[in-house]
Amino acid sequence: MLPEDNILFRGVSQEDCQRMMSCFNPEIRNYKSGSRIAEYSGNSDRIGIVLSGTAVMVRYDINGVRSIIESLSEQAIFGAYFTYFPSVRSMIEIAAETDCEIMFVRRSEITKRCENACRCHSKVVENLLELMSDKAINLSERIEVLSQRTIEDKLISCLQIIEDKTPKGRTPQIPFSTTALSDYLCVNRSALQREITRLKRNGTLTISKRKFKLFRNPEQD
Amino acid sequence: MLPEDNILFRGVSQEDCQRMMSCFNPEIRNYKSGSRIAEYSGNSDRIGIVLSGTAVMVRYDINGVRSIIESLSEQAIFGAYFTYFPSVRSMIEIAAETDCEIMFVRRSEITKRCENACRCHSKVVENLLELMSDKAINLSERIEVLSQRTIEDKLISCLQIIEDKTPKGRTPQIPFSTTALSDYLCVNRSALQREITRLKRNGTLTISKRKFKLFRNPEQD
DNA sequence: AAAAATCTGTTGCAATTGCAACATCGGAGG
DNA sequence: CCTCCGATGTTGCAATTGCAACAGATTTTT
Repeated sequence: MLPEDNILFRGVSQEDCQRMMSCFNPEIRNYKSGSRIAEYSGNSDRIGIVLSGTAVMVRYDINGVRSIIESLSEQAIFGAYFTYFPSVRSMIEIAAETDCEIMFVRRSEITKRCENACRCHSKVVENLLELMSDKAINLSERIEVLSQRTIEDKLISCLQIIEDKTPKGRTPQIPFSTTALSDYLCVNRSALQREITRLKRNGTLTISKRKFKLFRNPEQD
Repeated sequence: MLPEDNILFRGVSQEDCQRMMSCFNPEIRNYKSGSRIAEYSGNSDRIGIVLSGTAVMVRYDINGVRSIIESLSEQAIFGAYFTYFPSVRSMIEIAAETDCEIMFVRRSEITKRCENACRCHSKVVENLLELMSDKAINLSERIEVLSQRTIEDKLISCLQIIEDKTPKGRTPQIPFSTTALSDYLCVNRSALQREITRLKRNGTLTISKRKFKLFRNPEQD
């Protein structure tokens, strides 16, 4: 993918973009599948953007236990303002899942003003703010879901959020496998399965493959 | 509090700040305790900053059920990039808990460049990004805590995060009452109480008032 | 100082959940 | 076509949790 097509430069014309590129002086590097792209213990100075391939943001806690924080596909952003755990307790690593092409930009290049391209430079700042805002919304939604006390409520809350985001006329669809969904909801897989079965049986929910429909005012079990 | 002392303008000199103020043209308004400061159903164009007093960010879901998302004390920021639920399902309201003084700035004023004060303008953008990043970190930490499966694990994970943030030499302290903590952890209060008592009994934890200490490698119960 | 309201701490019981074990299904690859 | 492997679906049982009710303790109001 061309660097200019990135979400960070959305809304900036091709010419403006290339002018800005010479100003930002971004570094573009390739990584082999399985290799380490970056490693953070504190804050980072650079923003990384996945131009092609897939990477993962992984966390190692103080005991060395590894957990995946986020999957980074094309267009994803990491580093700088996107490193969620600045803690001494853990270390963040970005690792290439497939061969990857990554663009790095220094955060100061984005916030500082330059003589040229002033208008579109503002656009990039707005895009960055928008991206961070989106992240915060996603995190909030996850909290909303996790703050429900029962599996049933977690599931319904999660499905409602998906429903609300689905454009009118389309069928809502779960973006995970059931196993991955239990991971997202932080509950035991078979317990989740049990609840899904129960909700289907009492008519609150229909699911086929990953498409689903929720029915309000369900008959109580 | 003076508008210039706000976290958004941290690191900007008094003079630069006042120059910028005339550029931003912020609106400063006073609100009586209990009154409504703002209301969002979608995105907002303005950033609000609490100069004095306390406000709350409240959410009304589709059934009109009210829940507090965040308490906003002096220096807190809301609106624009800080409205976490853009959903149709719910409405966000900012309400004054005490008499409040609020400053509003248009988001475009911050991202757009002006002829004067260019350097410090960049500083404001950096501050804004930093603030959003901090929010994201807080949200992530909460997710970290909520993703634990048992009350014991939620509690310990929460206390560890507090410990890590406590400067060396100081005693870690829970910033809530036990009741509020159970709210933060999204668990039943008395069940939380039961776990605290258990952990104290088996030597994993000591608490007096809100100060606490965690002991690693606890003897199993 | 008394009264009211709120927070803390405890406990029995019922409901929910995690866990483990197992059966079934469906796709990937030999 | 067969085998392997991971995802799905089911169930019994033990552990955890929510709930309700109650008794101090502490704070705030009158």
